[in-house]
Amino acid sequence: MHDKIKNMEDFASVCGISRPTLSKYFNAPDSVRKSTRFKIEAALEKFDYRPNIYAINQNRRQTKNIGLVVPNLTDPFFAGIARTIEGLIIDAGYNPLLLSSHGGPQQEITNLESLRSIKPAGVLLAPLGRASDQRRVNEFTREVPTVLFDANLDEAGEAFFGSDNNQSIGLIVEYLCRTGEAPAFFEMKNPINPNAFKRRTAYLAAMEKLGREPELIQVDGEGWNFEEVGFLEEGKVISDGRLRTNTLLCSNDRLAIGLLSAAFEAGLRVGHADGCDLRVAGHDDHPFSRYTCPSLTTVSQDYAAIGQCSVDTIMKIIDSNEKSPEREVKLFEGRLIMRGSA
Amino acid sequence: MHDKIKNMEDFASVCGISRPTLSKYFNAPDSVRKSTRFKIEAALEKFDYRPNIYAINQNRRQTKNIGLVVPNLTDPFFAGIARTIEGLIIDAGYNPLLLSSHGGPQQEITNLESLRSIKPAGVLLAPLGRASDQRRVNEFTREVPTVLFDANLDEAGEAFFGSDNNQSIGLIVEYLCRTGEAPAFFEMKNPINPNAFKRRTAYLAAMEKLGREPELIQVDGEGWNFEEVGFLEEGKVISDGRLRTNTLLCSNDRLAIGLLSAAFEAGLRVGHADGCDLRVAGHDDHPFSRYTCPSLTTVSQDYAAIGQCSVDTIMKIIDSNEKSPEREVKLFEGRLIMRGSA
DNA sequence: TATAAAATTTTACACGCGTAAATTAAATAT
DNA sequence: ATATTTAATTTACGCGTGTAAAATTTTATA
Repeated sequence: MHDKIKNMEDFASVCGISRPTLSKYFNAPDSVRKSTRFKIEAALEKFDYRPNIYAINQNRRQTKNIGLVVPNLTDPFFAGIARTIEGLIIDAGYNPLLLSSHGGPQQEITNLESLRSIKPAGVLLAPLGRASDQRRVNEFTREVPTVLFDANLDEAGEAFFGSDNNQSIGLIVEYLCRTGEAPAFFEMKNPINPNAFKRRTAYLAAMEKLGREPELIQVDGEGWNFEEVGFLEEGKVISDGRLRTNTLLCSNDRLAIGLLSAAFEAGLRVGHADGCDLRVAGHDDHPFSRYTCPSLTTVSQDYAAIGQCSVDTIMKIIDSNEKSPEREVKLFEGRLIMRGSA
Repeated sequence: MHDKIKNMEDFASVCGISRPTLSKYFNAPDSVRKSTRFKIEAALEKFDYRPNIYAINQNRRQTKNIGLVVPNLTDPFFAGIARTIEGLIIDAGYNPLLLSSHGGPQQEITNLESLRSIKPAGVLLAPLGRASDQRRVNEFTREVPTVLFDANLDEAGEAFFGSDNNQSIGLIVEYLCRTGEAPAFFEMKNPINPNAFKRRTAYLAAMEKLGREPELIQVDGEGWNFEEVGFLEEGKVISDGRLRTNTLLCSNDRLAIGLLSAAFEAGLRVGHADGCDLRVAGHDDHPFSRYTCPSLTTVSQDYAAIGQCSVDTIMKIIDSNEKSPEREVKLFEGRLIMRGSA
């Protein structure tokens, strides 16, 4: 009775239906007559057959796989984005494959190579940015439909969606200037993370616009241990006494987290209340920024929109099966998150 | 000259070698004669051919895929572990597939189902624990070679490797008792995370052993937003004044992070120095615990060892191609990380 | 009820590789 | 130089599906 179902052929016979029709059903359940669909689904209850995904993908013109590459999954910020986008991909009826570049350009290329062997219908790539091996990323995007998000690369991919750093940095610079001393910009001298340069430039522009003199505090440190860099280097800045202002805007929240820790240990009071020694602000609205001491004033990126837009666009490209004539770029506005630190 | 290489057949002819020999090369480069290997590798330089992974996996007895399922990738603790294990899997010559259960038992089962269709050679599973759909997880582990880590499930999988909560909690309870007041245990009433119950039990045992009276502070709150729970509930605990001790041991670091934030906002001084109101300790050595205010005293788990052991074991099972007669269980000791908070 | 349209079946081929057995060629040992 | 081992080739089949074209059946429309 319950013979082992080894392939679609076997399953077709216990269904009383031809194999091609079954194949059609699995690719689009609604494309077959209702009565036959019920027959199939009844049989699926009784027997546990599932199509061999390798055989399927070998023969389909396109797989249903979508690659999703983020710079660093260990960073909760990217972990959160990845999860959001994963959900959107599944909702679109595709199969997400999540890869992290672990902060390294070599791993980024390795990820793309390994994606290529999976023949994805499309790829959503948040590149490392400046650190990326641009030539090889470009090469990849010419062969596989790719949408970039979070960080832009010159002319790579069919589209880019990210945050408007000019707007978001402008927003918080304006806020800080309006409510206290003008901020200095705290960043790494050689930042590896995406968007760092954009934010520096945005800071300079915002300060100029407000007629304030900018001050860049560019600290040493390599890699992705931003908290550690913020912690160690802020310690030095404090003991040096080289600050001209009592307000620091960090290039990202993780730097600010380390910086807050150093300020705490130095006995500095951080915040905007009377008697505070320092104001600190960040950028990104990191999941933990709500729980720093004091809680971190920052700018949140509209990642619901960025994710949705990225997924919609890659779907459009996949469906239309053609490269769009021009590269679409869309920047989304950030939102000021006022908390205790500034 | 540079005709398109579409398959192994084509590539074999430009190599001047037969297809079966090529196949052998790709499965084990050293299994062919040196001279032919050079011929192949020279051709690989000139032409860009790579074997079709779907055709390969359809015909191999086993794939080279290894599933890696963690409860929640948004938690940096698990993100870090996942990254470590990913590396070990790659070193072993296999292809890791990372999936997150996002804290939900339904997603956990979905992950296992989707892994099954990929026909992995083995799976490394860090289950949700109590929240897991035990019956269905068990069902899966009977069909696919699986090693559990981080959280144990009754009789599921071929082996389990995790931390010795009795040892680690005992360690920090002893430390806290020795250096100040005995700790109360701060946890969620209905914790969803793995190991929570084990740690509660371990706390009670450790206190009894030391002849101290245990105190459980079991707070409300659902889901994985531990920082939020710690923050909100600690606020209540503080305003209630219902603490019998000045020392709190949290079930995990993320609760402690929220708790520290609440204490800070309430103006409490946390630490072991003179004049402090509260001592707080955690468990796990979360990546951010170094940067809380004050830095968090905690216990680190030996995840290098747990990961290595898990990977070694799944490899052994895969190679031997047989289920081992008895289920191996090994617990690793934690290490006390003394910082500012306690 | 006749007709058109849509869904299904039949038949047949293709996909790109693994793998096994028998044969032949090359490398190594005697 | 011969015998022996090892590697490569030839031949042939199988894996489980997609997909196309033509023939047939079912359903919808008039």
